[in-house]
Amino acid sequence: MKKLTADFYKRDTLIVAKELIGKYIVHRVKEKNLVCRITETEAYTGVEDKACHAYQNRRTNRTEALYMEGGHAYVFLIYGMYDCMNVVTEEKNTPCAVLLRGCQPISPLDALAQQRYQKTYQQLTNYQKKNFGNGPGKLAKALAITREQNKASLLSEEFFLFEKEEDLPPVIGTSPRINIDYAEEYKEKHWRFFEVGSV
DNA sequence: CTTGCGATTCTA
DNA sequence: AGAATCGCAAGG
Repeated sequence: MKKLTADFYKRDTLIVAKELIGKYIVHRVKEKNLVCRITETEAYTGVEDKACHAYQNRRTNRTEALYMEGGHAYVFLIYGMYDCMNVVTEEKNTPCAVLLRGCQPISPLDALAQQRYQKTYQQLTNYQKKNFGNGPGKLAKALAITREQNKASLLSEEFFLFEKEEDLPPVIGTSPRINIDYAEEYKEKHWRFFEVGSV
């Protein structure tokens, strides 16, 4: 296994979003490693992207994390209830990120999330679930990621991504991004990436 | 200070 | 189809 380094994140957001499919994310909580394999992402490409929180260089308390250099976490609250986990990309002051929308559980997930849902590992995330609320909220919940992790480094020992070099390359599909009806011409762009068969 | 609503999930 | 639920960001 090889940990992803700053060089991986500090590249074009669309490339990072695509290459994150099939990578693994680890969050170490209370001596336990929560691990998932990423199966679905969306790219938010910065000041030009009408769907991006930093569109038109909107720099506020919330979007500050997007302006950090690639390799940090951007976690925000959506609909007053759910946390969304993003990987910040590109250089400092280039406010781009990749939203992690779906994953495949690999190792035991957050005990609290299990209690809450009273379900199996598979059902804790949106992996291979259709016709149901699928999306980034579940992924963050399963990995115990909240706004406390906002601005955290993804190069640390407790919170990082890695790849298995022996893994076969995933088969990747694309589509428009989900729930961004307000984004006008940008809502058509195929900036959602997923492993074929995972959604 | 007010207000409309969102990169969603879950129940019915 | 509708509710839950609250911080953000824009506007007055």
